[in-house]
Amino acid sequence: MAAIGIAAGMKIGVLASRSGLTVKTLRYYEDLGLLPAIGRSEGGYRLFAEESLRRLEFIRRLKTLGLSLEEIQDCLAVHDAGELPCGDIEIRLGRQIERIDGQIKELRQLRMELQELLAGWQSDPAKDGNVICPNLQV
Amino acid sequence: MAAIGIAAGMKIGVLASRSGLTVKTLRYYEDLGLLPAIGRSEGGYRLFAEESLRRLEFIRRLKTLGLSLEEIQDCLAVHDAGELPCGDIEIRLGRQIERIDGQIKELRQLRMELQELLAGWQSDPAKDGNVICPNLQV
DNA sequence: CTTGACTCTCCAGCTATAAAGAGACTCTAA
DNA sequence: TTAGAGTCTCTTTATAGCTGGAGAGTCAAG
Repeated sequence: MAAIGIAAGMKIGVLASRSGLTVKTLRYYEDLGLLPAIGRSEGGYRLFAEESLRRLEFIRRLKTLGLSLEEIQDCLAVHDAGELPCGDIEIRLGRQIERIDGQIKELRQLRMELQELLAGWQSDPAKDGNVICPNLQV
Repeated sequence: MAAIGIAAGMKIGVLASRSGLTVKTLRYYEDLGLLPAIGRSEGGYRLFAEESLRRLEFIRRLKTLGLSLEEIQDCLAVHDAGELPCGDIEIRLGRQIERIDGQIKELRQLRMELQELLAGWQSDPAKDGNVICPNLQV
């Protein structure tokens, strides 16, 4: 019985305002298993530890970097198993770069196709009865 | 009663195999109003005109170029009103290029952030009890 | 004791584009 | 006449990440 003033746990609204997320989102994360509560109050209210804030910061950061909640959960599982997740995260972020490169490549190809198409565009071509828009013919 | 052998309309399976789309997709398009049937057979089967093939080609092409079905429907509405949709389509494709540019820009920024982060990555840093992954600290 | 803020669970919906399946009906060829 | 292929409508599912509401229970202040 040493410390005085150690909170038994935050209620969800407090965690929401401290983290900047909505109550709904926090419940959603808890349902997914991303954000375990330390328990429930007598009345059934979720109680969260201070550590939840760091966890949410971690989630937010990886989400910003484009990882899915599922991937983030996998990272957290490594952490929760007591291991440093850094190596795991590094690999995932590397894959994320590859995904991004693939997307950029696709977008660039599409952009080029669009631009070439528009380069030869005739906004008012002769009406061809069979074709909806003659410019689109390949 | 001049012509002989003019088909009264294709059934959906024929249109599916000729267009390369699935029956499900064609029904979906018809429900959306993208692909009007010319009517129904006595037994209630959808009947499609030859023109449906051109319409589907048009849809397929604009979808490939990244327009949504809703935008495509707007283009088709212009066509169905008896006007040439080319000018309309040109504008939409121009906007599509802008959208793509925006996406590419976002992806490049994200890629840069990821790469900078990984450049200084330590896969096995000293364990900091408070932080899940020290590399992610901003 | 009351009031109002907070929280609970459960259910529905949103974006877009279909796919999957159930149960019934139709059509065609042998 | 019958088998089997095709088609019908209607409902549900999928993805991802939430958001909103209903109706009921909890809690702290006055």
